[in-house]
Amino acid sequence: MNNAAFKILLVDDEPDIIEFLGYNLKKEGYEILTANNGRDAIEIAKKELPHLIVLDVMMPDMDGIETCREIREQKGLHDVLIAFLTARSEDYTQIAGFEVGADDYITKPIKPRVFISRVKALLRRLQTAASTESNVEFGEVRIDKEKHSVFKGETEISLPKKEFKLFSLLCSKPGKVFTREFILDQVWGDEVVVGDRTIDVHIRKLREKIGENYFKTVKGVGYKFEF
Amino acid sequence: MNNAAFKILLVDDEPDIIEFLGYNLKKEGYEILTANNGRDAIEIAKKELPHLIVLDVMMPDMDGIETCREIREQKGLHDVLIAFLTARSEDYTQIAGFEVGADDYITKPIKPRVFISRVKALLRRLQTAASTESNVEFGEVRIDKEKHSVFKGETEISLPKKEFKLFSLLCSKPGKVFTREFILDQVWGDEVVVGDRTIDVHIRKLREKIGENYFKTVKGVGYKFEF
DNA sequence: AAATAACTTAATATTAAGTTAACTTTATGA
DNA sequence: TCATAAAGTTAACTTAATATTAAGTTATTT
Repeated sequence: MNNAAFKILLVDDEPDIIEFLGYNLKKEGYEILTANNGRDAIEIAKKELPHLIVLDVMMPDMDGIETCREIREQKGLHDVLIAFLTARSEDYTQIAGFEVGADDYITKPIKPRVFISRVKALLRRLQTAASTESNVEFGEVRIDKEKHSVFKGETEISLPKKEFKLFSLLCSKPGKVFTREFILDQVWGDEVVVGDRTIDVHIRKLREKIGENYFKTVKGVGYKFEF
Repeated sequence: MNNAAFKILLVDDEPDIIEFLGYNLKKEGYEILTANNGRDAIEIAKKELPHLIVLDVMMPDMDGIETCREIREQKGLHDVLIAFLTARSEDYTQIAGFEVGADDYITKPIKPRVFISRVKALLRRLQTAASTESNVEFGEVRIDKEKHSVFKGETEISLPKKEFKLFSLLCSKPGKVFTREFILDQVWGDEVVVGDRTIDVHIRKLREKIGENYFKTVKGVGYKFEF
């Protein structure tokens, strides 16, 4: 998927900002849609289903937070990526934007470089499927990506980085057997070389923390998560 | 707002389930409405505007997903909280339920404790979501934006700029882990380059002033505020 | 301009995460 | 069923990340 395949909707009441951002994004090959108020933004979003919406927080009539809330209510836009634009001087009061489901928060004044890289980072999420939704549940086990922890019933189990990665990987397809080779590649990366028993030890930790019978060993092949 | 102020609509074709859930929720003080099919559920929801609707996915005639979709189309019910009930054995392909705007997904068999705590967590959203404007409160901690200070019970704690910003950011979504990168970006901005330990020191100050256990470190990831 | 407070940094300590090593147990197929 | 390769286990070790403290800067206030 190259950039041309990505649609980005820019929403701001100041045409200058729109033009500035639009220019920079177009240069990168993105398809740009624009709106100068919340109402229009919602209409366009419904029709066009963009991949990312960049919303100015401060807008007359209907502000970014409210617009975001309404967008999130639309069918098909439940987990569209939304980034807020805000002036640095503005107080953080509005960061409450996270409550309505902001994916990122970009502060003005905007530097093209920084902006582009933030946009890229956001869109990268789409590539790695399902990484957007923060809550997945299997039986009484629930993963909360945002909290970086796992709930077993009502108890929260906070997992360290590697364990969380390993667990997420196994959960990404319950029942599927992941080979040791694949696990190493995904969780540790191909440049790092770790010993043979390292995976075992991490599996041990997960079994300890989450439960013995969730992780099944398939000898000679690998591990799988079952519930 | 105590529990009595919350209305919960339970929808399931099995009267046993309704009774079981209703009994447990009533014990907690919630006001309970019930329906045994999707059609009725929609009618009751329109009239009563409950705060939360618990919907069984598997129902004859009109299933939970469809019911949810129609509920979401009603005026005034755009952001009513909806939780699905599903049997564990059912394939989790239905996580598609999230697409129609489910807020949570609860699996049977249902354990009262777990169920209650999930309901509470959902309803807590209403509390926090509404308080965007001026003052936010978490447990015994209250942020007063105008005064630029934090109240812990009766005592006022006046925070300097950076500390206040950092605190506001973390509080903007309790439980969410904020990465160091993101914190730097939001609190310091992308032009200022400050050392890595600076964040630690500010966290230290907050822990000193507000309380050790409000701020949790997620090693290798970042920090989060919890209450 | 002092005085005070806010903020950053640097140096060191502490801690938890991650890895390895050494040994034990288990599954499987000849 | 026995040999053996694969996986399990535990504790010791190593390393990376964060905590802490104090000292050094830079702002603010009076």
